[in-house]
Amino acid sequence: MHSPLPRSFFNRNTITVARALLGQKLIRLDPKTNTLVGGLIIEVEAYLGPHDKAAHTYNHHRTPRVETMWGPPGHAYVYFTYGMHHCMNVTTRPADTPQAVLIRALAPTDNLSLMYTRRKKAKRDRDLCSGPAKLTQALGIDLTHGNTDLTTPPTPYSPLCILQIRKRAYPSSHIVATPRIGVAYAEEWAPKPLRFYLRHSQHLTTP
DNA sequence: GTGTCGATAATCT
DNA sequence: GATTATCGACACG
Repeated sequence: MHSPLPRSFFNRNTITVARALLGQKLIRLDPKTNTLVGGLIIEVEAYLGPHDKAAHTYNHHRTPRVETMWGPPGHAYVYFTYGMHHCMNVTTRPADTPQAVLIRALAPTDNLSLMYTRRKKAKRDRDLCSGPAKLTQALGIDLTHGNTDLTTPPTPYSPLCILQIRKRAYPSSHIVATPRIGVAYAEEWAPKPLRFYLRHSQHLTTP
């Protein structure tokens, strides 16, 4: 049916990748039930590397936590923050060009019942994946998934994957660009329009 | 619907 | 010891 997006998809300009990810599907193979969980990517943010004051690799920052961002494209960069949340990015561009796209929201499509068991507080479908830490919780993604190759079909040892749903990116008229969320500290980089979402989606971080 | 605030621990200084 | 690419609870109306 659908195939994983190839490495070449991710080895491009990060803004191009961010926009082209909208409408593609992030899935995880759940080890306990051996079923797929996931949804369509509807909101993302681009992080542009050593010059981007909001990026974890700003000023060529390179520590064990961000090592994945320095590696090859098409891998999952997962980080832990605020003492309780995980967020997932997709690496872009070649090794040593440490850029990535943060996945901020999904329109859940596969295995909503499993998502509800993981997201105890969720009352309705739009509570499941409408935020970067909500979707990792819904899919059961944590630090053990760091550096997973996203270009291979899901297996127990590489359970994350992004499937190609669309051949081409949505036309610009379908995509809204705004400043990124939660990066007010980033000075002149804070207002840059590097957050992208699908217009009219019902599953965004803030409606 | 909007706004404020506290939780909580990996990571780095 | 400080910081954090967030969330949910609660207040308000």
